Amino acid sequence: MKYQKIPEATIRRLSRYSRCLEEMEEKGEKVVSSAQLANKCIVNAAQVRKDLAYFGEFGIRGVGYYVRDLLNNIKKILGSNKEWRMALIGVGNLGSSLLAYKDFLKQNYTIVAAFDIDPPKVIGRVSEKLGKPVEVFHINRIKEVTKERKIEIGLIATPPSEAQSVANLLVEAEVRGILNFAPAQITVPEGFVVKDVFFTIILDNLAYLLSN
Amino acid sequence: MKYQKIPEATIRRLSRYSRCLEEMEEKGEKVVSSAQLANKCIVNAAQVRKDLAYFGEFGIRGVGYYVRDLLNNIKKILGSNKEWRMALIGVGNLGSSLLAYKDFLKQNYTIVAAFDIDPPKVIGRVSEKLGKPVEVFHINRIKEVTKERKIEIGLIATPPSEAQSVANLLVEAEVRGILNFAPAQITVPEGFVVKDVFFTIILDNLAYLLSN
DNA sequence: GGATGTGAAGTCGTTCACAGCT
DNA sequence: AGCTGTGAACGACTTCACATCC
Repeated sequence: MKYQKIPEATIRRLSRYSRCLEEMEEKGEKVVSSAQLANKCIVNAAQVRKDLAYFGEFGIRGVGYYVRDLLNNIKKILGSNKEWRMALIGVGNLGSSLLAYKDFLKQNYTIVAAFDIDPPKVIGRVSEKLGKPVEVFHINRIKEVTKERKIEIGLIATPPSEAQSVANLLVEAEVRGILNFAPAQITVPEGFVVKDVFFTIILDNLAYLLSN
Repeated sequence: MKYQKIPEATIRRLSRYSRCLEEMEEKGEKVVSSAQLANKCIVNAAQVRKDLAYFGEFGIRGVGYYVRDLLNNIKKILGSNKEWRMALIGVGNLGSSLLAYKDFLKQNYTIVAAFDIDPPKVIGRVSEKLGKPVEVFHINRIKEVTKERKIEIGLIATPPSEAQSVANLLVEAEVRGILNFAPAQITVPEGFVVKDVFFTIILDNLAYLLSN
Protein backbone atom coordinates (compact mmCIF):
# COMPACT_ATOMS: atom_id res chain seq x y z
CA MET A 1 0.00 0.00 0.00
CA LYS A 2 1.30 3.43 -0.86
CA TYR A 3 1.93 5.95 1.88
CA GLN A 4 -0.87 8.10 3.22
CA LYS A 5 -1.11 10.51 6.07
CA ILE A 6 -2.51 8.72 9.11
CA PRO A 7 -5.49 10.34 10.86
CA GLU A 8 -5.25 11.09 14.56
CA ALA A 9 -8.55 9.29 14.99
CA THR A 10 -6.96 6.13 13.65
CA ILE A 11 -4.31 6.27 16.37
CA ARG A 12 -6.93 6.75 19.06
CA ARG A 13 -8.88 3.78 17.73
CA LEU A 14 -5.76 1.61 17.68
CA SER A 15 -5.43 2.31 21.37
CA ARG A 16 -8.97 1.09 21.88
CA TYR A 17 -8.44 -2.01 19.74
CA SER A 18 -5.40 -2.65 21.89
CA ARG A 19 -7.43 -2.66 25.09
CA CYS A 20 -10.14 -4.89 23.60
CA LEU A 21 -7.56 -7.34 22.29
CA GLU A 22 -5.98 -7.52 25.75
CA GLU A 23 -9.34 -8.50 27.18
CA MET A 24 -9.81 -11.11 24.48
CA GLU A 25 -6.39 -12.55 25.06
CA GLU A 26 -7.14 -12.87 28.77
CA LYS A 27 -10.30 -14.75 27.89
CA GLY A 28 -8.19 -17.07 25.77
CA GLU A 29 -9.66 -16.08 22.41
CA LYS A 30 -7.26 -16.89 19.58
CA VAL A 31 -8.80 -15.38 16.46
CA VAL A 32 -10.95 -12.33 15.83
CA SER A 33 -12.61 -10.89 12.73
CA SER A 34 -12.74 -7.21 11.90
CA ALA A 35 -16.50 -7.40 12.41
CA GLN A 36 -16.17 -8.79 15.94
CA LEU A 37 -13.53 -6.27 16.95
CA ALA A 38 -15.54 -3.45 15.37
CA ASN A 39 -18.59 -4.53 17.26
CA LYS A 40 -16.74 -4.51 20.55
CA CYS A 41 -15.27 -1.05 19.96
CA ILE A 42 -18.44 0.34 18.41
CA VAL A 43 -16.98 1.25 15.05
CA ASN A 44 -17.47 0.14 11.46
CA ALA A 45 -15.77 -3.10 10.37
CA ALA A 46 -14.32 -1.46 7.27
CA GLN A 47 -12.90 1.18 9.58
CA VAL A 48 -11.01 -1.45 11.54
CA ARG A 49 -9.53 -2.94 8.37
CA LYS A 50 -8.63 0.45 6.96
CA ASP A 51 -7.01 1.56 10.21
CA LEU A 52 -4.82 -1.54 10.19
CA ALA A 53 -4.10 -1.26 6.47
CA TYR A 54 -2.22 2.00 7.06
CA PHE A 55 0.48 -0.07 8.74
CA GLY A 56 0.54 -3.39 6.92
CA GLU A 57 -1.36 -6.62 6.38
CA PHE A 58 -2.00 -8.33 9.68
CA GLY A 59 -4.92 -10.62 8.84
CA ILE A 60 -5.62 -13.78 6.91
CA ARG A 61 -8.36 -13.68 4.31
CA GLY A 62 -11.19 -16.00 5.07
CA VAL A 63 -10.03 -16.28 8.67
CA GLY A 64 -9.46 -13.03 10.51
CA TYR A 65 -6.67 -11.87 12.82
CA TYR A 66 -4.70 -13.80 15.40
CA VAL A 67 -5.43 -11.96 18.64
CA ARG A 68 -1.92 -12.15 20.08
CA ASP A 69 -0.16 -11.23 16.84
CA LEU A 70 -2.46 -8.31 16.18
CA LEU A 71 -2.04 -7.03 19.73
CA ASN A 72 1.73 -7.17 19.46
CA ASN A 73 1.66 -5.42 16.12
CA ILE A 74 -0.58 -2.64 17.39
CA LYS A 75 1.60 -2.13 20.45
CA LYS A 76 4.63 -1.89 18.20
CA ILE A 77 2.86 0.67 16.02
CA LEU A 78 1.79 2.77 18.99
CA GLY A 79 5.14 2.51 20.72
CA SER A 80 3.32 1.22 23.78
CA ASN A 81 5.45 -1.93 23.87
CA LYS A 82 8.27 0.01 25.48
CA GLU A 83 8.68 1.61 28.89
CA TRP A 84 7.99 5.35 28.94
CA ARG A 85 9.64 7.38 31.69
CA MET A 86 7.82 10.50 32.76
CA ALA A 87 8.33 13.53 34.99
CA LEU A 88 5.60 15.39 36.82
CA ILE A 89 5.99 19.15 37.06
CA GLY A 90 3.89 20.85 39.71
CA VAL A 91 3.14 18.87 42.85
CA GLY A 92 0.14 20.88 43.98
CA ASN A 93 -3.43 19.78 44.18
CA LEU A 94 -3.68 18.16 40.78
CA GLY A 95 -0.09 16.97 40.70
CA SER A 96 -0.27 15.05 43.93
CA SER A 97 -3.56 13.52 42.78
CA LEU A 98 -1.76 12.22 39.73
CA LEU A 99 1.02 10.80 41.90
CA ALA A 100 -1.45 9.16 44.22
CA TYR A 101 -3.60 7.76 41.45
CA LYS A 102 -1.60 4.74 40.50
CA ASP A 103 -4.12 3.39 38.02
CA PHE A 104 -3.62 6.51 36.00
CA LEU A 105 -0.73 4.68 34.44
CA LYS A 106 -0.71 1.43 32.57
CA GLN A 107 2.29 -0.76 33.26
CA ASN A 108 4.46 0.86 30.65
CA TYR A 109 4.11 4.47 31.76
CA THR A 110 5.97 5.43 34.94
CA ILE A 111 6.53 8.69 36.78
CA VAL A 112 10.19 8.59 37.78
CA ALA A 113 10.63 12.12 39.11
CA ALA A 114 8.65 15.16 40.18
CA PHE A 115 9.47 18.86 40.25
CA ASP A 116 8.14 21.90 42.07
CA ILE A 117 9.22 25.43 42.89
CA ASP A 118 8.98 24.57 46.56
CA PRO A 119 10.10 20.97 46.98
CA PRO A 120 10.38 20.93 50.80
CA LYS A 121 6.67 21.58 51.17
CA VAL A 122 5.88 18.46 49.21
CA ILE A 123 8.73 16.13 50.04
CA GLY A 124 6.51 13.80 51.97
CA ARG A 125 4.27 12.90 49.07
CA VAL A 126 4.90 9.70 47.26
CA SER A 127 3.59 7.59 44.46
CA GLU A 128 2.08 4.38 45.69
CA LYS A 129 3.00 2.61 42.51
CA LEU A 130 5.22 -0.32 43.41
CA GLY A 131 5.30 1.21 46.86
CA LYS A 132 8.16 3.41 45.73
CA PRO A 133 8.16 7.11 46.63
CA VAL A 134 8.79 9.61 43.84
CA GLU A 135 11.51 12.10 44.61
CA VAL A 136 10.53 15.75 44.32
CA PHE A 137 13.25 18.05 43.01
CA HIS A 138 13.48 21.79 42.76
CA ILE A 139 12.37 22.94 39.34
CA ASN A 140 15.81 24.36 38.56
CA ARG A 141 17.27 20.86 38.49
CA ILE A 142 14.94 19.78 35.70
CA LYS A 143 17.54 19.66 32.92
CA GLU A 144 20.04 17.69 34.96
CA VAL A 145 17.55 15.18 36.35
CA THR A 146 15.63 14.53 33.13
CA LYS A 147 18.96 13.73 31.46
CA GLU A 148 20.10 11.47 34.23
CA ARG A 149 16.80 9.59 34.46
CA LYS A 150 16.21 9.42 30.71
CA ILE A 151 12.85 11.12 30.90
CA GLU A 152 10.92 11.36 27.64
CA ILE A 153 7.53 12.72 28.71
CA GLY A 154 6.64 15.65 30.98
CA LEU A 155 3.31 16.07 32.74
CA ILE A 156 2.50 19.72 33.33
CA ALA A 157 0.28 20.12 36.38
CA THR A 158 1.17 23.68 37.39
CA PRO A 159 -1.17 26.65 37.53
CA PRO A 160 -1.99 27.84 34.00
CA SER A 161 0.15 30.95 34.39
CA GLU A 162 3.29 28.80 34.70
CA ALA A 163 2.46 26.25 32.01
CA GLN A 164 4.28 27.93 29.13
CA SER A 165 7.48 28.59 31.05
CA VAL A 166 7.54 25.00 32.29
CA ALA A 167 7.04 23.86 28.70
CA ASN A 168 10.01 26.00 27.73
CA LEU A 169 12.14 24.29 30.37
CA LEU A 170 11.07 20.87 29.10
CA VAL A 171 11.94 21.86 25.55
CA GLU A 172 15.33 23.07 26.71
CA ALA A 173 15.83 19.75 28.49
CA GLU A 174 14.90 17.99 25.23
CA VAL A 175 11.87 16.27 26.72
CA ARG A 176 9.97 15.81 23.47
CA GLY A 177 6.55 14.82 24.76
CA ILE A 178 4.27 16.89 26.97
CA LEU A 179 0.94 16.03 28.52
CA ASN A 180 -0.60 19.31 29.58
CA PHE A 181 -3.17 19.35 32.37
CA ALA A 182 -3.00 23.11 32.92
CA PRO A 183 -5.85 24.92 31.17
CA ALA A 184 -3.60 27.09 29.06
CA GLN A 185 -2.58 27.15 25.43
CA ILE A 186 1.09 26.24 25.19
CA THR A 187 3.29 26.17 22.12
CA VAL A 188 6.48 24.24 21.44
CA PRO A 189 8.93 24.10 18.52
CA GLU A 190 8.73 21.63 15.63
CA GLY A 191 9.65 18.13 16.73
CA PHE A 192 8.03 18.46 20.15
CA VAL A 193 4.53 17.22 20.91
CA VAL A 194 1.88 18.55 23.28
CA LYS A 195 -1.36 16.78 24.16
CA ASP A 196 -3.88 18.63 26.28
CA VAL A 197 -6.12 17.14 28.95
CA PHE A 198 -8.72 19.79 29.62
CA PHE A 199 -11.52 18.61 31.85
CA THR A 200 -13.29 21.88 31.31
CA ILE A 201 -13.66 21.33 27.59
CA ILE A 202 -15.11 17.86 28.15
CA LEU A 203 -17.52 19.11 30.79
CA ASP A 204 -18.60 22.02 28.62
CA ASN A 205 -19.17 19.54 25.83
CA LEU A 206 -21.33 17.43 28.11
CA ALA A 207 -23.21 20.50 29.28
CA TYR A 208 -23.90 21.47 25.68
CA LEU A 209 -25.24 18.03 24.80
CA LEU A 210 -27.46 18.01 27.87
CA SER A 211 -28.80 21.49 27.10
CA ASN A 212 -29.40 20.62 23.40
CA MET B 1 -28.88 30.84 8.24
CA LYS B 2 -30.51 27.51 7.57
CA TYR B 3 -30.04 24.62 9.97
CA GLN B 4 -26.97 22.40 9.76
CA LYS B 5 -25.64 19.66 11.95
CA ILE B 6 -23.07 21.09 14.32
CA PRO B 7 -19.68 19.34 14.47
CA GLU B 8 -18.40 18.15 17.83
CA ALA B 9 -15.17 19.94 17.06
CA THR B 10 -17.06 23.22 16.88
CA ILE B 11 -18.34 22.70 20.41
CA ARG B 12 -14.86 21.96 21.72
CA ARG B 13 -13.54 25.10 20.06
CA LEU B 14 -16.34 27.20 21.53
CA SER B 15 -15.12 26.06 24.92
CA ARG B 16 -11.65 27.28 24.07
CA TYR B 17 -12.92 30.58 22.72
CA SER B 18 -14.78 30.92 25.98
CA ARG B 19 -11.62 30.57 28.04
CA CYS B 20 -9.69 33.02 25.83
CA LEU B 21 -12.50 35.55 26.00
CA GLU B 22 -12.51 35.29 29.79
CA GLU B 23 -8.83 36.17 29.82
CA MET B 24 -9.44 39.09 27.48
CA GLU B 25 -12.28 40.36 29.60
CA GLU B 26 -10.05 40.27 32.68
CA LYS B 27 -7.47 42.32 30.80
CA GLY B 28 -10.22 44.82 30.03
CA GLU B 29 -10.28 44.27 26.27
CA LYS B 30 -13.60 45.36 24.80
CA VAL B 31 -13.53 44.26 21.16
CA VAL B 32 -11.91 41.36 19.35
CA SER B 33 -11.73 40.34 15.70
CA SER B 34 -12.07 36.78 14.48
CA ALA B 35 -8.42 36.98 13.40
CA GLN B 36 -7.24 37.92 16.90
CA LEU B 37 -9.30 35.24 18.61
CA ALA B 38 -8.21 32.67 16.03
CA ASN B 39 -4.61 33.60 16.61
CA LYS B 40 -4.95 33.15 20.33
CA CYS B 41 -6.62 29.74 19.98
CA ILE B 42 -4.43 28.62 17.10
CA VAL B 43 -7.16 28.10 14.57
CA ASN B 44 -8.18 29.65 11.26
CA ALA B 45 -10.06 32.96 11.35
CA ALA B 46 -12.72 31.67 8.97
CA GLN B 47 -13.16 28.74 11.33
CA VAL B 48 -13.98 31.08 14.19
CA ARG B 49 -16.59 32.89 12.12
CA LYS B 50 -18.09 29.68 10.81
CA ASP B 51 -18.27 28.16 14.30
CA LEU B 52 -20.16 31.19 15.54
CA ALA B 53 -22.35 31.34 12.44
CA TYR B 54 -23.93 28.00 13.38
CA PHE B 55 -25.63 29.80 16.25
CA GLY B 56 -26.32 33.30 15.04
CA GLU B 57 -24.75 36.62 14.13
CA PHE B 58 -22.74 37.95 17.03
CA GLY B 59 -20.37 40.36 15.33
CA ILE B 60 -20.42 43.75 13.69
CA ARG B 61 -19.00 44.02 10.18
CA GLY B 62 -16.01 46.29 9.98
CA VAL B 63 -15.59 46.14 13.77
CA GLY B 64 -15.45 42.66 15.26
CA TYR B 65 -17.08 41.16 18.36
CA TYR B 66 -17.74 42.74 21.73
CA VAL B 67 -15.81 40.54 24.15
CA ARG B 68 -18.39 40.48 26.89
CA ASP B 69 -21.37 39.91 24.60
CA LEU B 70 -19.65 37.14 22.70
CA LEU B 71 -18.60 35.44 25.93
CA ASN B 72 -22.13 35.55 27.27
CA ASN B 73 -23.50 34.21 24.02
CA ILE B 74 -21.02 31.34 23.93
CA LYS B 75 -21.77 30.43 27.53
CA LYS B 76 -25.45 30.41 26.74
CA ILE B 77 -24.83 28.15 23.73
CA LEU B 78 -22.69 25.73 25.73
CA GLY B 79 -24.99 25.74 28.71
CA SER B 80 -22.04 26.69 30.86
CA ASN B 81 -23.85 29.75 32.19
CA LYS B 82 -25.80 27.58 34.59
CA GLU B 83 -24.78 25.58 37.66
CA TRP B 84 -24.24 21.87 37.00
CA ARG B 85 -24.62 19.53 39.95
CA MET B 86 -22.59 16.35 39.79
CA ALA B 87 -22.22 13.09 41.68
CA LEU B 88 -19.03 11.08 41.97
CA ILE B 89 -19.38 7.32 41.94
CA GLY B 90 -16.39 5.39 43.25
CA VAL B 91 -14.34 7.02 45.99
CA GLY B 92 -11.18 4.96 45.53
CA ASN B 93 -7.85 6.11 44.33
CA LEU B 94 -9.01 8.11 41.33
CA GLY B 95 -12.25 9.21 42.90
CA SER B 96 -10.68 10.77 45.94
CA SER B 97 -8.17 12.49 43.68
CA LEU B 98 -11.05 14.08 41.84
CA LEU B 99 -12.61 15.18 45.12
CA ALA B 100 -9.34 16.61 46.34
CA TYR B 101 -8.54 18.36 43.08
CA LYS B 102 -10.65 21.43 43.45
CA ASP B 103 -9.35 23.11 40.28
CA PHE B 104 -10.78 20.20 38.35
CA LEU B 105 -13.98 22.16 38.39
CA LYS B 106 -14.73 25.56 37.09
CA GLN B 107 -17.09 27.60 39.21
CA ASN B 108 -20.20 26.22 37.58
CA TYR B 109 -19.50 22.51 38.01
CA THR B 110 -19.88 21.18 41.55
CA ILE B 111 -19.68 17.73 43.08
CA VAL B 112 -22.58 17.64 45.53
CA ALA B 113 -22.53 13.97 46.52
CA ALA B 114 -20.35 10.88 46.31
CA PHE B 115 -21.17 7.16 46.31
CA ASP B 116 -19.29 3.98 47.06
CA ILE B 117 -20.01 0.35 47.88
CA ASP B 118 -18.22 0.84 51.18
CA PRO B 119 -18.99 4.35 52.41
CA PRO B 120 -17.64 3.98 55.96
CA LYS B 121 -14.12 3.39 54.71
CA VAL B 122 -14.14 6.71 52.94
CA ILE B 123 -16.33 8.85 55.15
CA GLY B 124 -13.42 11.02 56.23
CA ARG B 125 -12.58 12.25 52.76
CA VAL B 126 -13.80 15.62 51.74
CA SER B 127 -13.74 18.04 48.91
CA GLU B 128 -11.77 21.14 49.71
CA LYS B 129 -13.94 23.23 47.42
CA LEU B 130 -15.43 26.01 49.47
CA GLY B 131 -14.13 24.07 52.46
CA LYS B 132 -17.26 21.96 52.37
CA PRO B 133 -17.00 18.20 52.79
CA VAL B 134 -18.79 15.99 50.30
CA GLU B 135 -21.02 13.37 51.84
CA VAL B 136 -20.34 9.79 50.78
CA PHE B 137 -23.43 7.59 50.48
CA HIS B 138 -23.84 3.90 49.92
CA ILE B 139 -24.31 3.17 46.23
CA ASN B 140 -27.79 1.76 46.82
CA ARG B 141 -29.04 5.23 47.76
CA ILE B 142 -28.07 6.67 44.40
CA LYS B 143 -31.58 7.03 43.00
CA GLU B 144 -32.96 8.68 46.10
CA VAL B 145 -30.06 11.09 46.59
CA THR B 146 -29.65 12.14 42.93
CA LYS B 147 -33.35 13.05 42.94
CA GLU B 148 -33.13 14.95 46.18
CA ARG B 149 -30.00 16.86 45.20
CA LYS B 150 -31.04 17.48 41.61
CA ILE B 151 -27.96 15.83 40.16
CA GLU B 152 -27.58 16.00 36.40
CA ILE B 153 -24.10 14.60 35.77
CA GLY B 154 -22.44 11.47 37.12
CA LEU B 155 -18.67 10.94 37.25
CA ILE B 156 -17.78 7.25 37.03
CA ALA B 157 -14.50 6.56 38.82
CA THR B 158 -14.98 2.90 39.69
CA PRO B 159 -12.87 -0.03 38.50
CA PRO B 160 -13.64 -0.79 34.84
CA SER B 161 -15.51 -3.98 35.74
CA GLU B 162 -18.17 -1.94 37.57
CA ALA B 163 -18.48 0.91 35.09
CA GLN B 164 -21.39 -0.47 33.06
CA SER B 165 -23.49 -1.42 36.08
CA VAL B 166 -22.93 2.01 37.61
CA ALA B 167 -23.95 3.56 34.29
CA ASN B 168 -27.13 1.49 34.42
CA LEU B 169 -27.90 2.83 37.89
CA LEU B 170 -27.37 6.38 36.69
CA VAL B 171 -29.68 5.79 33.75
CA GLU B 172 -32.30 4.38 36.08
CA ALA B 173 -31.92 7.46 38.26
CA GLU B 174 -32.40 9.61 35.14
CA VAL B 175 -28.97 11.21 35.39
CA ARG B 176 -28.61 12.07 31.72
CA GLY B 177 -24.92 13.00 31.55
CA ILE B 178 -22.00 10.74 32.35
CA LEU B 179 -18.29 11.49 32.46
CA ASN B 180 -16.55 8.14 32.41
CA PHE B 181 -13.03 7.86 33.83
CA ALA B 182 -13.04 4.06 33.96
CA PRO B 183 -11.24 2.51 31.00
CA ALA B 184 -14.24 0.54 29.78
CA GLN B 185 -16.71 0.87 26.94
CA ILE B 186 -20.10 1.75 28.37
CA THR B 187 -23.39 2.09 26.54
CA VAL B 188 -26.51 4.02 27.48
CA PRO B 189 -29.96 4.44 25.91
CA GLU B 190 -30.94 7.20 23.50
CA GLY B 191 -31.23 10.53 25.27
CA PHE B 192 -28.31 9.88 27.61
CA VAL B 193 -24.78 11.09 26.96
CA VAL B 194 -21.41 9.57 27.86
CA LYS B 195 -18.06 11.29 27.49
CA ASP B 196 -14.93 9.27 28.13
CA VAL B 197 -11.73 10.50 29.76
CA PHE B 198 -9.16 7.84 28.99
CA PHE B 199 -5.65 8.85 29.99
CA THR B 200 -4.34 5.69 28.40
CA ILE B 201 -5.54 6.68 24.96
CA ILE B 202 -3.92 10.08 25.25
CA LEU B 203 -0.63 8.63 26.48
CA ASP B 204 -0.64 6.01 23.73
CA ASN B 205 -1.23 8.80 21.28
CA LEU B 206 1.73 10.71 22.65
CA ALA B 207 3.87 7.56 22.58
CA TYR B 208 2.96 7.06 18.93
CA LEU B 209 3.88 10.59 17.97
CA LEU B 210 7.19 10.33 19.81
CA SER B 211 8.03 7.01 18.15
CA ASN B 212 7.06 8.27 14.68
C1' DG C 1 -11.80 50.70 4.96
C1' DG C 2 -12.34 46.82 7.38
C1' DA C 3 -14.22 42.82 9.44
C1' DT C 4 -18.16 39.82 9.31
C1' DG C 5 -21.09 36.10 7.25
C1' DT C 6 -21.35 32.55 3.80
C1' DG C 7 -21.55 29.88 -0.71
C1' DA C 8 -18.20 27.24 -3.08
C1' DA C 9 -13.97 24.73 -3.26
C1' DG C 10 -10.92 21.88 -1.17
C1' DT C 11 -9.29 18.56 2.11
C1' DC C 12 -9.80 14.92 5.12
C1' DG C 13 -11.99 10.84 7.11
C1' DT C 14 -15.50 7.15 6.81
C1' DT C 15 -18.27 3.76 4.56
C1' DC C 16 -19.38 0.95 0.68
C1' DA C 17 -18.75 -2.74 -2.34
C1' DC C 18 -16.20 -6.04 -4.34
C1' DA C 19 -11.93 -8.20 -6.04
C1' DG C 20 -8.53 -11.23 -4.19
C1' DC C 21 -6.77 -14.77 -1.02
C1' DT C 22 -6.98 -18.78 2.01
C1' DA D 1 -17.56 -19.95 1.62
C1' DG D 2 -15.64 -16.40 4.26
C1' DC D 3 -13.06 -12.51 5.57
C1' DT D 4 -9.42 -9.41 4.39
C1' DG D 5 -7.55 -5.45 1.76
C1' DT D 6 -8.63 -1.49 -1.02
C1' DG D 7 -10.27 1.72 -4.86
C1' DA D 8 -14.18 4.50 -5.32
C1' DA D 9 -18.21 6.93 -3.50
C1' DC D 10 -19.75 9.41 0.03
C1' DG D 11 -20.04 12.58 3.75
C1' DA D 12 -18.09 15.83 7.01
C1' DC D 13 -15.20 19.44 8.27
C1' DT D 14 -12.05 23.24 7.01
C1' DT D 15 -10.40 26.91 4.26
C1' DC D 16 -10.88 30.18 0.64
C1' DA D 17 -12.66 34.15 -1.41
C1' DC D 18 -15.76 37.58 -1.80
C1' DA D 19 -20.24 39.93 -1.35
C1' DT D 20 -22.27 42.37 2.40
C1' DC D 21 -22.78 45.56 5.78
C1' DC D 22 -21.15 48.87 9.56
